[in-house]
Amino acid sequence: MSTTLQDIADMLKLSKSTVSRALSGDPRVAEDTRARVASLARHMGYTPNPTARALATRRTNTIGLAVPWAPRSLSDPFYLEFLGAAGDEAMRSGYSLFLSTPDGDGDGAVRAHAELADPRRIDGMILTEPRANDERITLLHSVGLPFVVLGVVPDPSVSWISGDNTAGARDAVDYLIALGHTSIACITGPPDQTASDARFEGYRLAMSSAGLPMDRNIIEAGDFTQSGGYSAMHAIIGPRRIPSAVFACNDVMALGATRALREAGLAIPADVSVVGFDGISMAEYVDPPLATVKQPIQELGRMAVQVLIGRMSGEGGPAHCILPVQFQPRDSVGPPRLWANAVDRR
Amino acid sequence: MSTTLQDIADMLKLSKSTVSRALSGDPRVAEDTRARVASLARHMGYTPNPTARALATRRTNTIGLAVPWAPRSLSDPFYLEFLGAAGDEAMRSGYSLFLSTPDGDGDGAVRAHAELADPRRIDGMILTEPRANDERITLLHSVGLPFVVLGVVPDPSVSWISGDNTAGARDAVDYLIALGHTSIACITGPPDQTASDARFEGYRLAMSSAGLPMDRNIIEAGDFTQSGGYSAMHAIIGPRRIPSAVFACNDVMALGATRALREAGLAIPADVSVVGFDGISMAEYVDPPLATVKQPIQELGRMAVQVLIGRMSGEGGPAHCILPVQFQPRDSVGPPRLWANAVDRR
DNA sequence: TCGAACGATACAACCGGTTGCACAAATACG
DNA sequence: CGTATTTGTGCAACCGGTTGTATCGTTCGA
Repeated sequence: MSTTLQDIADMLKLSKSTVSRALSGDPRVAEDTRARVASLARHMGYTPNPTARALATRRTNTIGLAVPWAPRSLSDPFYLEFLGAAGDEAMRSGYSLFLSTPDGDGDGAVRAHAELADPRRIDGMILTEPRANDERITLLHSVGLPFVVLGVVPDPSVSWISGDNTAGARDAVDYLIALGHTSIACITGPPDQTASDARFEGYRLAMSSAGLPMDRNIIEAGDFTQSGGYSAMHAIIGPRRIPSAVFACNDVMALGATRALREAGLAIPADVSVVGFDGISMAEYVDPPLATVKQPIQELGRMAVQVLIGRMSGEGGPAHCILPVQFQPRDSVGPPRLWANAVDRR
Repeated sequence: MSTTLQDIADMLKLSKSTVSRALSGDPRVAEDTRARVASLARHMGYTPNPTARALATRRTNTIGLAVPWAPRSLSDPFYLEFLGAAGDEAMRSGYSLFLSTPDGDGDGAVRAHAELADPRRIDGMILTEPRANDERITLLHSVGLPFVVLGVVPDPSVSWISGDNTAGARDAVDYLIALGHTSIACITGPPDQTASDARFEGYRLAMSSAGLPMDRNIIEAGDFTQSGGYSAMHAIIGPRRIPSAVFACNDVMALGATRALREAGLAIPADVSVVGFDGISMAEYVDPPLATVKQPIQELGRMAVQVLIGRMSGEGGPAHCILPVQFQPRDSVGPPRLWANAVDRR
């Protein structure tokens, strides 16, 4: 058994309340007493029992992080990096990170969250992959648990944090357009996911500002997984026209799309340019290196924790943070084959 | 506030001890009473306070999972998949997963673990990336906290679980040899990491069984990261002979090596074949698809939790589990350029 | 019919902290 | 010098469960 307040109190012939106050820096205890307590506590290697403290204070010093288990997160390095940074920051701030990977997408997920979002278990929660009308958010609101969402949420009373999806996507597509591309495919994420929607919006803005038509034949929904990107790309180049460039709403889908293109005998970037989104470190190492919109993933993780801690302390209103992202051109993009043609058309 | 035992007791004019016993299925409470308690508990949506229970029972129902923060884990999808499966299995078994990402490699890591490995906080721990004489293991032993290691540990009193590193590596290298390769480079992990050592041993066995010499010039230590694989490959093909194949001790290093080879103007697999280890899902989507030794990553995660739960319940001795792995040939491997030559030499 | 055995429940201590309040001793004040 | 105030500490309740033991009323056997 580890040492307790009572142990220290006994040795110094004090009461445990005094010891507790001494250690917490209560001004009512004498300086001399505090010093003796502190010294003995150090010598005996005293650390407070987190459970007992949690029971008494009703604060667990634990943050819940909900990462959807299937199907995306399994394959997306984005989450690992986010999670690592969040865990690091949480620990630095004296919090534990309680990881939950609720199964399923619909009702199952909501039910799972109902169990997890227990104020007796965690002080606050980080929610990922918000959907358009996310019942999990309603749930968290009704439970009264502080939370932060990774991704934009329309409800102004909700704190959220996100990379600048629309601007990033727009920059990427603008770049393609500047190179002369006019037929640019888009592989989106699941339709009701806000990150996907915002990135698609960036694509739409870039296209329309350039006066380019939106061609439904080369816009296809993926699911943020490699295989989803692969299938979507296949669907596009199957019966339809082959675009000269593809913007995928995340990196792993871009990799899936790349594979589909290769299998169709198309060279990258000679025949088709490919751009992703996220900036996972892997993107730099594939062939050809994948152009992508770099998100400050670790900063997102750290900031999510910081914002959450702010919310938990009850200070101020909800925070809405959009972190800048940066388009990173790499060898997966190049000018379209019919360069002269495209220039003429402008 | 949520409902407590006392609330239920008051409504039914019982004592909270009786309510507690009724809910825990103690045979001493009357069937009728049990039914009334159960019904009311359901109606009031009672769930026990995990903290209070933890304090009373001295079991937190929480498992700690230590994933080293830097530099590897950040970029290796292997860990995400492992972690997801472990989390899922833990939740299924009624445990929470407490994620810790201790900083640093040496003393820092040990000190960090000393804080984390607190029996008052977690019931058991999953340790990853064991080293040859890992002080963290000594520490866990001395604290008396049940734990399971992901990776082989020589100490027979330690429970561990691992993919069959040596056999997997050997299969992969055997395959290369069967294709006619004789000059096979190896990029290892950090020298004292058991997984790396075991994979290198598989390489060694395959080479020596085939009567091939071990050429120190084409054996280089990496650090299990992409950039490590990249640098190691550069170091090999710099002033030295260019091998006809490379076995990298994990997938992300294989990707880094691939990039270095490309930059040197070498084609894969025409000039150099590349094989990785782990079987991350990304490997299938790069160009060319990366041959790799597939580990049952999710099963490793699930089993780590199961074995740990077994250890925590105190039943039986330490478990040592080696899960089979499978070499998966893909387009990143092919026969060596000088095929006829190699055949002659056999 | 009486004491023993038994079944069902209540009481109370305990886990290890936090915290409101009481109380004693020391100091201030008039 | 007596009273009011400050200062430092202890007592005890509380957080919400678990669990050893006491107590109650009933039923049983002799």
